[in-house]
Amino acid sequence: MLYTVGMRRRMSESMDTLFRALADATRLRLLNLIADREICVCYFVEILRISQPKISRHLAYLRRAGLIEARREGKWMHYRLSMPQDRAAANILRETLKHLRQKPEMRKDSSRLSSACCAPQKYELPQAAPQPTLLGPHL
Amino acid sequence: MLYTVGMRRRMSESMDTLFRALADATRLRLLNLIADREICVCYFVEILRISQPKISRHLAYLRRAGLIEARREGKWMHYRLSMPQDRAAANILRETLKHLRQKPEMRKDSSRLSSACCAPQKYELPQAAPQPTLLGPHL
DNA sequence: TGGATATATTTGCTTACCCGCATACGTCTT
DNA sequence: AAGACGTATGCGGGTAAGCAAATATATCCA
Repeated sequence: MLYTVGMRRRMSESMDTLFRALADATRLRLLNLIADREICVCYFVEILRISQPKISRHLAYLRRAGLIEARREGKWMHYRLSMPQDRAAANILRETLKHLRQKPEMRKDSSRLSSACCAPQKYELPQAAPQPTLLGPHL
Repeated sequence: MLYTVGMRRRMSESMDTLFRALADATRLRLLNLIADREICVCYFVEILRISQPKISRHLAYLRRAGLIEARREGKWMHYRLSMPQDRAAANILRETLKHLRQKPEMRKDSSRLSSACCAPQKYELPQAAPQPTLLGPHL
């Protein structure tokens, strides 16, 4: 297989690309929530209490960085984690997610999400918002 | 011990501070070279073939982020790694350094440095530039 | 004291983000 | 076709950070 210039660039730049994607508190919160599930945008907005355009922007950023993927289903966009090809980047992302899970602020987000899944009435989610689906842990 | 607001902020922001510091190719090259030695600025300039002001600025950045420390000895400034207090940040930094060491570009830098230490005549180092001193590995 | 050397900082400019607000797009319903 | 709804993007403004070039600081030596 031939490598294009673009691919070589992407490969050797994978580390700083990864780190730039991780260098924002909002994106870390998003990654923590998305870590082991497929979930749609409306949950992020309600759980993190952050404006929809802002959520959308950061999701787009993460997507460009190759850390997440999206799937459309009717009106809903479902996002899920996408492990980088680069082994080093993948390991660092896993390590990061592991540490995030231990941080109190992140645990708070996570349990708010659990709560919203069990008792959606208590949250301002769209009616018929599709439940997040758990995926195998990316560890 | 009481935590001040500032400290709590610093603690919970330690992750994105770390990531911002790592989100630059030049700084990653510097960290790779500095990983297990104390070394002075002139080596960075000659080994990486990057301008002295640029090297200095990135070292200052890493210092502000708490990833390196400096020591003056006459005209020479010696830099060495400084593991972050935050456990998560420290682990991620260690993991990063481990992976950097495997990247071809980084290995190239490292071997250029070894070569410069063995055969300084072949490089444009200041006369009497102090040899880098190896420290225990930070793994 | 004055010059040479190693390193740091200022200056001026450019690009990359971050944000809020408004608006556009895509899909479903009626 | 027309809303309604979930999501994405354009715009304008602010701040951080990148760079090169020039200059300042600190130390040593003569």
